[in-house]
Amino acid sequence: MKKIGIPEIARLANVSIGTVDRALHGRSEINEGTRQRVLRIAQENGYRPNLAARALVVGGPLIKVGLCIPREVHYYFDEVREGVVAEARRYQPLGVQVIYRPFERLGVGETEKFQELLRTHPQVIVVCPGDPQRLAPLINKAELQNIRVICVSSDVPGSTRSSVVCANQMASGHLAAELMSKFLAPRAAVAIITGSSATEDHRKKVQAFSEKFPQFSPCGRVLEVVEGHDDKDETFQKVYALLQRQSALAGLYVSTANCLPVCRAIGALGLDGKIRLVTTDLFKEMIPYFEKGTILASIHQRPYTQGQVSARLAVDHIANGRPLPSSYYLTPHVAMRSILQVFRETRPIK
Amino acid sequence: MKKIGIPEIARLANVSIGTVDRALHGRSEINEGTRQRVLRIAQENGYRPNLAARALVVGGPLIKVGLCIPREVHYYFDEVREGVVAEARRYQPLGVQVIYRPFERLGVGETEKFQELLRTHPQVIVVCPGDPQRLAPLINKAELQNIRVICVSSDVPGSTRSSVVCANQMASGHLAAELMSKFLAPRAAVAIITGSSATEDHRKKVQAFSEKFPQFSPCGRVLEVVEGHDDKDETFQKVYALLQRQSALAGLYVSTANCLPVCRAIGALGLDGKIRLVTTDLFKEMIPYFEKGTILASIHQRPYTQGQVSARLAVDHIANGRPLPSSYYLTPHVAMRSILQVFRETRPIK
DNA sequence: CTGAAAGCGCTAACAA
DNA sequence: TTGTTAGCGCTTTCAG
Repeated sequence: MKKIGIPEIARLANVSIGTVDRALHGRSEINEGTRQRVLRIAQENGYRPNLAARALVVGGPLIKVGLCIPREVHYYFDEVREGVVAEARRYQPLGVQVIYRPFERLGVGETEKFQELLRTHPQVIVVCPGDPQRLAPLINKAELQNIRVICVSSDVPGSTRSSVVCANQMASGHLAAELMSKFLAPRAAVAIITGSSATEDHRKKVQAFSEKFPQFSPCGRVLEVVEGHDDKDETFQKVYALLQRQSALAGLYVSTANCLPVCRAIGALGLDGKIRLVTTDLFKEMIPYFEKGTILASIHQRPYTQGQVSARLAVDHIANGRPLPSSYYLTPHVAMRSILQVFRETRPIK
Repeated sequence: MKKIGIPEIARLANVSIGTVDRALHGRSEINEGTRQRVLRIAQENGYRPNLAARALVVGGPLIKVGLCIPREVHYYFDEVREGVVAEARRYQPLGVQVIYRPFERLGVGETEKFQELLRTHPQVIVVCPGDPQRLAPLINKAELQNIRVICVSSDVPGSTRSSVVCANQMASGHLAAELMSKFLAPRAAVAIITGSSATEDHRKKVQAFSEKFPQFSPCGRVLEVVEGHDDKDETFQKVYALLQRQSALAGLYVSTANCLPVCRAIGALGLDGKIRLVTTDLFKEMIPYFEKGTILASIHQRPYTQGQVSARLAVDHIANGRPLPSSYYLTPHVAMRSILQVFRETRPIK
């Protein structure tokens, strides 16, 4: 199929290019019959707008991408933001612009910022949802207004969001389980430290780990699942108690990024290197624990890449008409002591 | 700094836009003094060409990327090619076109194809070098003609190539060593199976592994390094003999993708699951060996991503003026049985 | 050697 | 409701 432009469509439909433009853009000042005819002809000839020409005439931002992510926890969401922004910058010649409306913390201020964003009429909104309940109706509203919503890192199950980009939680849990089983002797007992089983993300990883560990480790058992609610002190206390209570414990899997209190509890009891510890994600403060041998491996969920992929999907959809996949799962990385320096998170300047 | 265009430069330099165009493009029909003046003004005002406008007027391909990779071994290079092509396709609106000149096999026909490519005058050539010696002068010639050369998967050390995109071989070797050490009891003995120590890529991984394994595994030793020269039969024979000779052997690291003969040798001696096997890369034929427990883990060098990154770098450089990094190393992935299905290589349709 | 002008495909403003 | 036209920044052609 030959590439076809507005002038050609105009000729085929026996109308002016102005009319074609109106039909194509769904503007109101046009006869419905004409519109149908023009649209049909465009369709039949596989019309794709010439973005170069459009960008040229519009001059300003052609594609606006709204970005609504929390500031806290920095080590994670800074990465996501960086990924989105860096990727979007690459499309500047195509007229892509990011409108950034950060909110304080997961669940705090996100609905307000999301609504602000809505008013700027972007074509896409990329959001890290913290409070799915309250966000769902807003997302639905956006989609109705023909604004595509891409969720990053976490999903909003009840909503009509176009897409979700996140780590493959199942794979993360499975991989953690398989690694752990190889690190331990058979019939070993382990425990899981998680945030809250109310969180979809955490629950999935716990479930995946619990399911696979006994399969991989002959007679291996998951003794307990401890919920630290991502609170420093609570986690420390509970893990400390756990380690005293369960003397047979050989390994711990931390399914949330909040692993520092766990490391400290292990250290306080002098168990560094004795308890096999597999964690989640990666940030600077973890490095000493890798070096001491407290953490054996960490399943890295690649927040930067998540951001990058979100931006790619957004631009690809708007600019090239690619359909948005309803979900995009990233392969988890394994971070270990010997390769820490290859991860962006461990580098001094970002 | 405001964005500035050719008309504005023309005004500032008191010449016509035609003259500015001539100056900017280094065409010959222009007074050297005028050229300098125009160039200076453009420089001072941070002129960046408007690609949308350029793409519009040129119509045809604006950016031509030459692609010169072997057909064999399919499972690897098909991935690389797919990555380049898929990524380049995303820039069609910018007028990016891939000129594909495959050659038979590493070292066979690559110089011819490279020269063919040279004659099409692309802005960038992406090449998987197989015969660095003979390719080096051609690469240098290309760079002199202002054609940027990006090497993928393997480098050409003596050349002036602009960039190399490959797996982080050091990290691959280190990671393999660390994983292996955790899979084994202390004081274990292992061996390395490689292709040829003449190949830069193989040598680096062998070196990295050999260096780190004793550090991670108390009293661990690398008993032998076996070169299979990526030949099926030779590898099988040598590994078979090795396993019979070294009864103390607890683990094997295969630093080349050619792991199937190793698996077969292990199977022939009934050692599946007894010998801890860490391999390199991933393709369909490996799946049964994961399932049987012959292969414990594989360090995946992500050929698809390598291709993708190459194309990105190329387009970013030409379109956005980003400097090409002299090297770009990818973080190796760890493939294990429980997460095989997340890798593209294991999926039925590509 | 340099300038003037046409036109790429599209949008938007104005005219009919 | 529809048609006409200017012009976005650039390349290219033709005339000086």
